[in-house]
Amino acid sequence: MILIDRFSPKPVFEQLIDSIEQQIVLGVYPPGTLLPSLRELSVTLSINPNTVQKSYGELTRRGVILPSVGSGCYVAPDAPERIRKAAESRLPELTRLCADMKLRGVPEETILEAVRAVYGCETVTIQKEESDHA
Amino acid sequence: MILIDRFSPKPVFEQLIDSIEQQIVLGVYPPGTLLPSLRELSVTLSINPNTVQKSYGELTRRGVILPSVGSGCYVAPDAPERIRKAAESRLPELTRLCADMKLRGVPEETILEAVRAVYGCETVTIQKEESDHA
Amino acid sequence: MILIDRFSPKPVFEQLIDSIEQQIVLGVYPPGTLLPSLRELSVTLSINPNTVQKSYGELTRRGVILPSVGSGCYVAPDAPERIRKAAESRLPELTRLCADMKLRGVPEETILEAVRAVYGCETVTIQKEESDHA
Amino acid sequence: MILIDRFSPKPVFEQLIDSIEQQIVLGVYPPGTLLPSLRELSVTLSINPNTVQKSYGELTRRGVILPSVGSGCYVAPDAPERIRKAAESRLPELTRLCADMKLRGVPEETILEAVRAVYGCETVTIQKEESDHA
DNA sequence: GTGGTCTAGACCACA
DNA sequence: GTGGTCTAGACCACG
Repeated sequence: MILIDRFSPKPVFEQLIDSIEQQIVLGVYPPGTLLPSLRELSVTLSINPNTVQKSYGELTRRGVILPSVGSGCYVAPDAPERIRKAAESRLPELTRLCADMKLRGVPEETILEAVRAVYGCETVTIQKEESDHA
Repeated sequence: MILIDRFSPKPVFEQLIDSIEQQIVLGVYPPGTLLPSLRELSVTLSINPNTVQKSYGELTRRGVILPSVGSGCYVAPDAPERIRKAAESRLPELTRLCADMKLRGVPEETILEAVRAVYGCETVTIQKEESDHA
Repeated sequence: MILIDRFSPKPVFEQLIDSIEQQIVLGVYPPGTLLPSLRELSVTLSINPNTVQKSYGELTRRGVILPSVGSGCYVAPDAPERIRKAAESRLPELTRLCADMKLRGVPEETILEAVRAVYGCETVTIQKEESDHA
Repeated sequence: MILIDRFSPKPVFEQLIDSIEQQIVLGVYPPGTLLPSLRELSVTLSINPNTVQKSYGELTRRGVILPSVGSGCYVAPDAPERIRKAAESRLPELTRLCADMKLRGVPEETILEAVRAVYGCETVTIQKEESDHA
């Protein structure tokens, strides 16, 4: 299920990108899956079709999804790998946040601890690989 | 020293807030200090007085500085604590970001390394990293 | 209906905040309502868009309205409660004022009468009393 | 003892007026008393002499104090009465505050209760009249 | 179209 | 001189 918060500081089109990538990584949309159509998504999420188009366009540019004229978009075979690379490009975002906290006197260990806590707890990481031991 | 990067994606008024809070945390502007006046800052930084006013207004709202019409703005007695606490309250933000990256397959060490890099380098370098020149 | 008195000693942006919060409390703008856009309000009230923005910004900070770039500002679900609580937190202000007047020999009944006058008359009359035309 | 808060939203010269009137009403400065000189007050309170002058000027205008060229200002014989009248002229201030609270949904009884509480408790109301039963 | 930021220049009361 | 408010007009990314 995809949820959009129109009042989030994060733009809707970015939220949609994140959500779709998340569904792919979680295995809900495994490679080869046909994604919902523009109109379907815009209706179910109550957002502007142009916004969905913007998200699909960016996902296409990243090679995460493959548009097929007339029949929608499909999840690329190497989507998980491309998603990981895209995620690493978000490091500057994290760097900026940490810099903000550092200059305000937050100790390094506080942040490292928070990061380790995230990676420490085994959350729902049902990778596609885990379920394709065929 | 306060520096503004006009090409940073971060709004000027936020950069100014960051700089002033950093000077306070570093002890360059200890509690009780009289800050530069709106007009003085606007001239030395070559930005509009209204922009400085916006920053000062936000700092006032946060209880970091105390304005006194006719005599100037002073650093609040408990400014450093307020700044640090406000920064620590942003930890969930960082946690969410890390969770997103973990889910997408970014290894823990990549993130820890980025954090250490932020804390390892000197302030001037941080200033550079804050600006993407996107 | 929102009215601005250019000759009131109260700043325009505060008058606008008052008016909007009142409309929310009165139920004219129930939670979820889409507020007039910045430009629309600035035109109908003949005030500068920046001034409206300042009011909207403050209401956003108070959690009374939720802005969504590209679609407008909406009244928050818990707006009425937030507004009332914020107002009640100003009681000490009133207490101090009354203590001052008591100390100077102003009889209790004079004050009670003034309060009853405020609550006795209709909203329109309150609008008039708010402006001193000093 | 007179205390000035330079960070109060209330202007310093008004605080000084209030404080002096309070000292008079409390009997610390009974009618006929020679008030501290401009310079003395400006030094002990660490405020600008012009500000003290402004306060003294307003008190003179109200007839609360009587300037005597070359020898300072004296508390007027009918000072308490004039102070009471001046206090009543502050009713619009109270009216505005109540109007603000009313339009935000604060019930009338909440305010009346607060007022009665102020007048109910017997605070330090050592009127001059009480100590001149000579 | 929307909210948000920035500049330029003006005016006010206060110290 | 100070902080604070307001106007006018411009630009940006988002929907």
